[in-house]
Amino acid sequence: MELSTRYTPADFEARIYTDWLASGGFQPGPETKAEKTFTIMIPPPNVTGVLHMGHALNGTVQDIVMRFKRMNGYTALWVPGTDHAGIATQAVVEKQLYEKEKKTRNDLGREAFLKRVWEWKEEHGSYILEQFRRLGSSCDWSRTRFTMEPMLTTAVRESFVRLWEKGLIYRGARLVNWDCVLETAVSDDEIEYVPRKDKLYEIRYPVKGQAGEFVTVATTRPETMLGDTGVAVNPNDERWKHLIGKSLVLPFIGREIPVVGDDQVEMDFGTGAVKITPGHDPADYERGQRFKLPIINLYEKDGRLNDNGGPFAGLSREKARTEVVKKLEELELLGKVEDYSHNVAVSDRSKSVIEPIVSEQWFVKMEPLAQPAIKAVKDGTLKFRPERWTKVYLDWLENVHDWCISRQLWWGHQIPVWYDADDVPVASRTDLAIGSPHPKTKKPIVRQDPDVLDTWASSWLWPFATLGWPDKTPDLARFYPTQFLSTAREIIYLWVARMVMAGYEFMDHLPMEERCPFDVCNIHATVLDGKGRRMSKSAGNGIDPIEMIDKYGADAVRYSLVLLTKEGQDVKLSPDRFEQGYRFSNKVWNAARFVLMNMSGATLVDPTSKAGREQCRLEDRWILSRLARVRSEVSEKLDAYMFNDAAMALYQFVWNDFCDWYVEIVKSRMSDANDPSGPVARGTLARVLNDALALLHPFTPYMTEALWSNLNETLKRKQPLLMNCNWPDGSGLEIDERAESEMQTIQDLVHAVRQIRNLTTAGERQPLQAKIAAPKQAERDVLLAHVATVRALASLETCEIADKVTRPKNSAVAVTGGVEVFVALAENVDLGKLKDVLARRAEKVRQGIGGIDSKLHNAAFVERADPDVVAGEKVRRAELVTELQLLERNLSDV
RNA sequence: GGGCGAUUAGCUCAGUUGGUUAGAGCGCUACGUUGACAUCGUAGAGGUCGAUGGUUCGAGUCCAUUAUCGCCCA
Repeated sequence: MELSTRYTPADFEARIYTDWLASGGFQPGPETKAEKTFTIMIPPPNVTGVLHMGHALNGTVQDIVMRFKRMNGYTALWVPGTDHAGIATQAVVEKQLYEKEKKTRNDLGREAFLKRVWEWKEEHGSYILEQFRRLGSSCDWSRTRFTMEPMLTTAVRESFVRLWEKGLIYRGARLVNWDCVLETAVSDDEIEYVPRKDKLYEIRYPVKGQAGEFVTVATTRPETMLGDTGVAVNPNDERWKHLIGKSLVLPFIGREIPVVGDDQVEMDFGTGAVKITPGHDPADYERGQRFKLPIINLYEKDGRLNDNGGPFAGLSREKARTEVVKKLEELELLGKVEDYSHNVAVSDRSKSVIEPIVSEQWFVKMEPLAQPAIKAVKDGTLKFRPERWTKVYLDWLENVHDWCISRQLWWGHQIPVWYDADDVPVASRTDLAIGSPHPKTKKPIVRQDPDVLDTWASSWLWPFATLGWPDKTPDLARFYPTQFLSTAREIIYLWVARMVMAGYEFMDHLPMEERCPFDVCNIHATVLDGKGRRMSKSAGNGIDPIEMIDKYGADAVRYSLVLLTKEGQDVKLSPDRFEQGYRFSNKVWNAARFVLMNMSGATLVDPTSKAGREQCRLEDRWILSRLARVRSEVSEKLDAYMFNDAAMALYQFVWNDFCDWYVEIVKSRMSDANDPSGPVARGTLARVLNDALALLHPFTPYMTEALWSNLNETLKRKQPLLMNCNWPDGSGLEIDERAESEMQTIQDLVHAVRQIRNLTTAGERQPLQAKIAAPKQAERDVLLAHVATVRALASLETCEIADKVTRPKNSAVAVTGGVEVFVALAENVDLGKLKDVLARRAEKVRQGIGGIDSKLHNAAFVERADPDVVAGEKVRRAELVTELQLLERNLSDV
């Protein structure tokens, strides 16, 4: 197939993805005895989600690992899927229902509404997974999972009942974070704190039976006074301590509330007297418990005040606040009102202010589950990358709170708890029919708990529920535990820590050391916009990965992301940054094009064969040595999950070594069909291209696959898809220090001539005549042997090389190490720029020598430093001195 | 209030356990289209590594203090 002159990804990406699917390479083959498995579970994106840059980066990272492991002979499995995202999905469908039919979920009823959600899921639920395909993700799509599907629902039931039976699940009235817009409880981890400017109000409560005496409290939420059941003061506080034991009369309500002494009250804060609202404040709840104060709930589900609000019943929270303040003022019970900045808890989902309220919820006792998860990182079973996230994980686990797992939603796993007429609950793996006997009380079952479970209560089972647990499936035995998890830092607690807990708790058929769900947890970089802000839908500063793939190609997007992202360091991204990957892809494409154009019909000699080795020229041995280096470096870095280093090494090899030097040098060997060194050069080109494509494949899979098929066609060889080939083993390659050093001499010389050419306006095409003085025999021999190469690369008409040469008239000079280059020029040529460069260079060298001298004159250095370092400095000094002499002599001669 | 990260060229970032002249990409300047690529090539300019103090023969790198920005937790 003819290759276009440019990298045009749209021409082949779709076709290649189809080929990959057809090859079956995304799926692990039948189980074999000696196999090593390598498994990744995708962090299941929200089923309503759309691919963002964080997904794209994380998808790239996972796919690189997958492809690398697959090529290295692992049975590689990458399980894709989505979670049902309770609140988000329900909200999407409710919104649609309202827009299209002006109906609410209550109009439809629970069953009919859930049917609508499922319809929505069937229609739109695979959108984000399709987007992952565009990226090139090599997931096993036949194993795609969804947290609400029957298999995973079974797992959720099983886990719930097990915890229930162990006494780790309890129901209770607790203060929870209430979202008044979504009308559900949310967990601690689903709220965020935003700074806000508010007012701090002082309110005076009359002391009972002591006319004219008041206790003044301060609050940012004056409306909550309606729910006050006490006031606390510090028993050491001279202002208030005489009132302890007395009662206050709550304005509007008339309730008598006690003054209690609590030495935890800060005397310096506010007025020193603290109102206690156990029903609507976490600290007050705890304080109320200690003093056995009643709890009064003020709110309806939507945040309006209920009858406990007395004259304010029916008002919204906001309205109640202004009214309460107004009325207090009228009663002359309002004290100072001051500006006050503080953090307000808002819901992640609805962004509405969280109202702590007491309600009946289900909880999981976390402390016993946390212990093995803590141990896992402490004994090294689980490793975080970058390592610093270990601490974040541990801090959470060591201070873990019980997990509120019930949500007042319809979309989700309905809590598998049934009640009899006396409200005695029981958990069950199977549905209990209404009217059937309660397993314990034998009274008829009257209802199932209406609440659903938190979405995380299904995704924490993801690593094994996706493999069929609680059934002991072959997949579960074969692929659990997994080896690698890559995710975002925000969900270290929400998800990662809970998965580890779940692994230890539920995979109890395995020995302890095999329960941890993954060996390595990679926390990928956070993608920021060009100004360093988080990308978000609301800010509208996101970059759509699919748009970038359309514009630059999936490989370019992947490669750019990896080049820009150093091990979890945040990355500032703007759309034009994808050009780097695009240019690189084009470079690879064209390098391959050059190689292939010179292959067809020609004879190739394998440079690593016995005959080939004898025919190899310096540049052949050199590029094969560079290839040997880059192959082992990329292998090492990928083994260590250091994607950026691996990508950088390949970038430099392909661009700087292969394209800039090797290809340029062998061009002359290609142009003459009778050149005896042609066949081994072609063999070398083919070998380098072959290995480079394979090494690049995990990073840029589409392009390398496309070029691979061209290479196979050109070489008339049968090969599987590159995706299914083996990782290059480096056979026949070795690091050739001598070739590398000799090549360096040539590169330096060519550079020196080019410098003269550029700095003297001698012109790019102008044929020049050079005289080169190379007093060191080793260097001279290399240059003499490769004078043709030097002439070609430096466009020299003649090139005389000797240990000493006479300097031509009107010549420009360049110095590299101990070698001098003289080029005769026309009389009127301006040597100013060249002189400047040489002078700057001389100054640098002088500084270098000065630096070394100050070390060598320092007795302490000579005594204490590593002898190798001292010797190295001496050698270096000699080189610099030689160079400086040449520079100075030639500068004064110009 | 506690913790973490960042601070290196105009911009975005590398810089492994301290040891040659601190690197890359983009941008900038000059020159150049000979058959892989102008999405290119060649050459050049550009940095007292946030600040202060310390450890060391030697600090961008280790320690302490500090400044600025960002993130997380409470």
